[in-house]
Amino acid sequence: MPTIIDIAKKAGVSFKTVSRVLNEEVNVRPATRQKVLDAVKILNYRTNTAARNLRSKRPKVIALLINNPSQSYTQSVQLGALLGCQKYGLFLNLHTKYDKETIVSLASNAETIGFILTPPISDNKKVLETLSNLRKPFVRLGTKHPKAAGTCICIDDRQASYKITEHLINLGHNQIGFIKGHADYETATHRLLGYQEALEANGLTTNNDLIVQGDFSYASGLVLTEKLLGLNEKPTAIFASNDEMAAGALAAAYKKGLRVPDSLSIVGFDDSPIAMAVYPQLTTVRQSLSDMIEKAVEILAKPQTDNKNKIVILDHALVLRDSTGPALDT
Amino acid sequence: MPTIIDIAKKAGVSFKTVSRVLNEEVNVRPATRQKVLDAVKILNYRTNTAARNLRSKRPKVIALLINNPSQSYTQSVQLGALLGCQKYGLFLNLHTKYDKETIVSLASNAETIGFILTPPISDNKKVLETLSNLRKPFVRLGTKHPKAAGTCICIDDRQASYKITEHLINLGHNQIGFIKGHADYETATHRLLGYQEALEANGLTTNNDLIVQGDFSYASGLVLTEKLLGLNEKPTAIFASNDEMAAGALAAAYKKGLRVPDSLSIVGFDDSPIAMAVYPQLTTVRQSLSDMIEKAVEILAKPQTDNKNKIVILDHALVLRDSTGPALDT
DNA sequence: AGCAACAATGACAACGTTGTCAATTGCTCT
DNA sequence: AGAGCAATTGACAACGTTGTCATTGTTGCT
Repeated sequence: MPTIIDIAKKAGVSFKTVSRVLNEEVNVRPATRQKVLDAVKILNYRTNTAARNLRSKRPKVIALLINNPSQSYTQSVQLGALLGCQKYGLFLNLHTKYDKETIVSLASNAETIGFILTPPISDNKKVLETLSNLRKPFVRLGTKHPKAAGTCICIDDRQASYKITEHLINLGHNQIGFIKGHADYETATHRLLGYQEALEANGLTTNNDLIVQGDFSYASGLVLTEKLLGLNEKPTAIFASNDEMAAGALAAAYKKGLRVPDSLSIVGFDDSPIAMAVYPQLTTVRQSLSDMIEKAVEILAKPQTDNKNKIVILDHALVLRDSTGPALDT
Repeated sequence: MPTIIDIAKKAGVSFKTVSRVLNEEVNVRPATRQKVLDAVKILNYRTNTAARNLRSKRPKVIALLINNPSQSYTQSVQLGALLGCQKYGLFLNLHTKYDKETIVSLASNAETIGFILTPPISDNKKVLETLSNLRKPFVRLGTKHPKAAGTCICIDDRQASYKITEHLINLGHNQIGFIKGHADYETATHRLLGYQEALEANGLTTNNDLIVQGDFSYASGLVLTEKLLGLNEKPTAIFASNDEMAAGALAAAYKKGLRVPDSLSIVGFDDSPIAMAVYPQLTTVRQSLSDMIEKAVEILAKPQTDNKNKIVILDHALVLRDSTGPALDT
């Protein structure tokens, strides 16, 4: 493994200058910087995080605030955070409490770099207010928030929702039920918007009876799908705002004796582990929670880049599996 | 944060001796060791892994072999592994391939401490044979294996299975269907055994029609429960060998118009995230995959303790939720 | 008691990086 | 051109631990 001393020799500078370049410090001549970066590339240098952590007095702890009822969500998030921390030699401090006292005490810890907030905490106004009065940076996960400070990482929920709705429309569905997510989650609103825009763009009328209020739980998916299937003008497809509700919708379909996707198409959102666990496997939107959190860690780990009030939009993808099919001719 | 130098002063020895005690090296007088350990406790010393990793030339990478179709299983395992690695300042090398070439190449990497095998790889005879011919230690996850070398970490599957079966019996069930796990998994066998023993111990006869072969998937749970519910002598309760199949069983119950737990009780195994996602939430057996893997990392991280061919049995717990209830009087 | 052999302990360098401060370079202005 | 100043670069210590090797203590033997 090459060290900064090897790089220094190759670039013809002192190893301290190499250190400066790697840490993106100011006052390095562009030409010097370039020489160093070239050497780094040629020798395939990787920072030794052990040495850095030993010597450096920088804070090393990331506070992750998460309070989500879904275990699988929590796990994905934690996994991504740990992956990021391993990469940058940081430590993770997981917290499920998010009262003012907790946050202030975390922020006043000199070891804390900053915070990562996950939904629904990332949309909590009190928390955002508390944090913006403190000196520590924070990164929010979820949808962009006009008023909120801090960097935000998200996918384009509206567009993703639009696309998956259009997928159903293209299969011939024109009565598409929509199960909203929990009202505390900003993403839920964006997903509804995408659905409505897709209907409109394709000349379908929005029928408010087909839009019901869920809470991201399996149970709500189950109950609300039963309600939707009890309507006079039954939907031939159901768009649940997350995979757990879609799994619940699937159960409701079984209960009514409907075959999926033959008699009812169902789509979810997230591509969480449950999407592949159920039968038939769910058509859904993949967003990589792990990647989002890893990105969040990266942003906090590199303090010099200007992150304040930035919005990072990551990719999503439609995942077509077995829970969607052509609409029945009626 | 105290350092080994502080400890040394307190204990009246050189800091090198402290290092020796902390690393469980030989040739330290018991009295000296004790003085050091006391000082460690008093000052609440924690090893600085950065300094250790910087200076030490010991290997730092744990190779985790995992190839399980269940995403939620994979996530839990990875999470536990990363948690353990963070604790001991190690790096994780995740692998889904487990052919001889891959394993040999990992083992010949000087940075590799050893392997952690997860089911079904941990029960794969070829892999075990390959590994026992190599010099690297390995820890197996899953059930104990009479012939296999290496340390093994598991819960007492047989006893856990016995207890949850008895729970059903105590609720008045005497026709209990059993969905076996995938045949490649040794744990599956143990769970069947516990079920059979519980029936026998409670004076119930084993009815082979009630025992069906699943594969740990939701789909198999769904199909096989439909089959069980189609029998002349229908079961009033179903024991699925994992939570995903139990979720499938739940779907089958819905399909038949049965209410859970009123007309059919269902239990799972693992307490995976899906157990709390479905409705009603599953009665199941909690085994902490994360803890098991963390333990495995610990065993590899502390090379001096003699781990060869040891069996570590961790706790499990019955988790009573809403998918079980008294048997109907018939 | 004296000596060898080995057990137990200590002294000190080294790991690869960042922090501190000093030295050098380049630029602006007279 | 030279002074003055800021920008840039370099020299070297320091972080807390483990590795190497030297030194001291202890035991068993003659």
